[in-house]
Amino acid sequence: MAKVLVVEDDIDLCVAISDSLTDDEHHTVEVFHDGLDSLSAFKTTEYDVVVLDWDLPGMSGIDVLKNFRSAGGMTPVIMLTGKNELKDKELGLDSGADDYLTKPFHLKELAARIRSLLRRPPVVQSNVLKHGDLMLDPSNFRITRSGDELRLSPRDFALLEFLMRHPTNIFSVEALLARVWNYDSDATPEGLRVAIRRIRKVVDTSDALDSSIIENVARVGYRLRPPGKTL
Amino acid sequence: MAKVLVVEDDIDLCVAISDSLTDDEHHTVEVFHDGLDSLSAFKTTEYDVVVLDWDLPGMSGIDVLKNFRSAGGMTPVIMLTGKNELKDKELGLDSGADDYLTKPFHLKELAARIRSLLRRPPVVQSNVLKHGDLMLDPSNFRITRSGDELRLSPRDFALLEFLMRHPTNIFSVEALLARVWNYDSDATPEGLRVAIRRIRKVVDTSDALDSSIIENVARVGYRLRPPGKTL
DNA sequence: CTGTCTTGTTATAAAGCGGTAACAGTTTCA
DNA sequence: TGAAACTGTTACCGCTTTATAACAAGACAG
Repeated sequence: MAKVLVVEDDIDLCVAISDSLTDDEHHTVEVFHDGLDSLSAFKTTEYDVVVLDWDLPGMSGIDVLKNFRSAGGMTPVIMLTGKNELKDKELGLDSGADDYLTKPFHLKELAARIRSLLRRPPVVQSNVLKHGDLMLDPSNFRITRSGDELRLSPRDFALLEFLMRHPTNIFSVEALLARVWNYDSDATPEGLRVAIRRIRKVVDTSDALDSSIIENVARVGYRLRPPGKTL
Repeated sequence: MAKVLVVEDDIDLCVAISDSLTDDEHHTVEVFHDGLDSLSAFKTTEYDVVVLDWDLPGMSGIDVLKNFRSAGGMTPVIMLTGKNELKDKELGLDSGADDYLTKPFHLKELAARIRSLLRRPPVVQSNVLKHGDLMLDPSNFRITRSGDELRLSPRDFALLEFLMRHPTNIFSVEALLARVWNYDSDATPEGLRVAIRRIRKVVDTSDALDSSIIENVARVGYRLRPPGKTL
């Protein structure tokens, strides 16, 4: 039950693969026949596995793969090819393919190799922001302090995230409204103050303002208080 | 420059592999000729990659592998065998092998496949996805909690499986529709909500939303709730 | 063809985000 | 000193999102 991209110019083989993966393995299959076409799908859509033919019109599979990998793509890829020569296999694997299947092959073997790749846990390259014992994971919308999760609403989260991305800078109210509220016309300083209030309520361990995670610099703006520092 | 275990009873082949990996690839190679002997080394020593022959005296490679995997071993394993039949390949891969190489093979191809395995992040080899006391077996379409089977329809199953494959990530409604539903279908957020509702009805032990297996973050999306955590 | 299972729609209720308004305390500076 | 601006806090509410139940249209097997 995974989302699979198949890039293969042989229509008959395409249909066979697609049917096998759909009916027997219950995967969702998307098909391209042209290397160049596939590259955009490759980059815009998240697949769980990609089955990529070596010989393709438009752009060769190996170039598609190289291009994708150099752009940071991490999706597991199985190369599919008629070439059985050593150099090709090496080249394929070294170009970032995760597996390699030589034509002709059994559909069941392809299915088994896909299962094998699906077992790999997804690579989570989390760029977690840390501030003292506080950890904020922007992509997973998670804030934790020593394992315990704290909850903030999206806007409050965005505000705290912004401050944590620029831990030393001081931002005026206008700057914060502009950058966190994204130039929303009806963003007001009151809204910001209330948002800060909510963040403090959740994140602060003490209710003393002068040890709050968000520090106010009189008449200048707000910034993150350096960890462990009380005014 | 990795630590490689080679288990192979053909002495000549052993030497060839060992020399190739040592001289050309600069790996550290350790060799066993007996399945039973290798199992202890397997379990006591941390290797980066294991090259494991299928036919071995003492204990067959496949049994060594199964034993190792069921004990929680995660080291990448390349199975080596003369058998070229489909059933064997499936069995090998489904028993937890990460790759499969048929004799005769080029030493350079083995080296390339080892390089490929070394590139990928540590693997957890298991067909079943676990989440707390819940186990989901994608290939057998089964969900169980402490032995008792739970029943979900295919689509609901696919949704839960997807979430369990990405247990930490949060997904927007659109992302889930794109990845679990056929993207060209006219899937609607309502359908997704109802599917989630059905999953919760079956899987949750309590009907309190804040301890449901599927957690909603308002205006952000859905994710799996870490086991044993209530908001 | 008929009952069952799947999968979605619709209607309605509930929850919670995100903000406004009001006001109190504090600082700045003429 | 006193007004004005700045900041913190609370209460409250409109609106979007989410939950839930009831129901209906297909799909599918017997």
